[in-house]
Amino acid sequence: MTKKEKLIEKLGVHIESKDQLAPLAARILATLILSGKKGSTFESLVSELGASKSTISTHLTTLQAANRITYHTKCGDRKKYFTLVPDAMINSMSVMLKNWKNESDLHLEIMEYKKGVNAELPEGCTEIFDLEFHNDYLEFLSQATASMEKLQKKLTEKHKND
Amino acid sequence: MTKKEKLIEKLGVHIESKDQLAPLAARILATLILSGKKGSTFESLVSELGASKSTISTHLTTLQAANRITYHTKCGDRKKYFTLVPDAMINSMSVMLKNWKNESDLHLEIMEYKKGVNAELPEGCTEIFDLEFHNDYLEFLSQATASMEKLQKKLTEKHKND
DNA sequence: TGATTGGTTCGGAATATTACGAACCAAACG
DNA sequence: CGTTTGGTTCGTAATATTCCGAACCAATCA
Repeated sequence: MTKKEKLIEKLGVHIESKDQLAPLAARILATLILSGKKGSTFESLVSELGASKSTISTHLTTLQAANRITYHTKCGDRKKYFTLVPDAMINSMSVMLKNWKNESDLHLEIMEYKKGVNAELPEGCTEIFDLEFHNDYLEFLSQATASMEKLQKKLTEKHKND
Repeated sequence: MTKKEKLIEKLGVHIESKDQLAPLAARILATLILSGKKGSTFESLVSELGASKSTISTHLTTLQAANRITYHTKCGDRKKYFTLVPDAMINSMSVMLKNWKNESDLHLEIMEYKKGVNAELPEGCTEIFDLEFHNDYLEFLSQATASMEKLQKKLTEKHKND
């Protein structure tokens, strides 16, 4: 196993669980990350990943449909050169942000629910729910979100000037 | 569908994808979140979630094995009252931190690899890789990590005084 | 025009996941 | 002791995931 292959494997495992993708789809993304702007051809993916043409083909189409990869061509060359979409990182940050937003909303809803239950408890009865940590966690989420939005903005600016 | 059932469903979906759990395992956690310190019994989980005894039983054991839930008993009562482990949130933050650490390491490794490839390129050739954004992202990860560690510490302190 | 290149499509096969029911068991109850 | 309560175990059905091979197709080459 070459250095590159090992790194693809590690990256693949990570992407697979982070993005909930099929093993081979994740390996394709990992490969494209490591092949940069020049991209990888269909053929090279087949041989590098040791998978069948059909498998690579279907994963390539679904990854394109999911707006994670694209391709360019060279004149006098019928091959497609696949690369990550240029705003891959920015997109992935968007989904992180969406998840955090969702999580915040859930915490708020849970707090509402818990407050309602606590309120209906008979006097003197110990409360069933501890609400404080929700506020702490919401505070964290808002910090993390701010930090991520800042970075996203920075990258977007940079990206416009390409 | 009651308010509670709807919330369990929403929470369940979220937990399922966030923690990569089986649907019913996630619903169990969601239910326990909403039942607080008093907990839920085996029986109530079976009826509330509309699942079979066997399914609930196996998921309860795996969730205990994964250190996500525990139970307490009341004297003169053979039933087990299941609850989230008291440090559930702190634990989940630990796994987030571990993931971010892993991600940082991967970015560093990728940068090393890319630098190596760029260096071997013939003079005057445009570089294949853009390295700058890795640094930006690493910066973000370190901020997010700091923020999370701070919160974790805060909750740990609070938790010791219970 | 026939063969080669660069892929796509379709019908499974292999495997993994998820939940179920029936049978079982141990403790307590009467 | 027999029965009820509170659960566990095991075999398996239903379904989903993941990948493969064979057949196919369209563009280019010789």
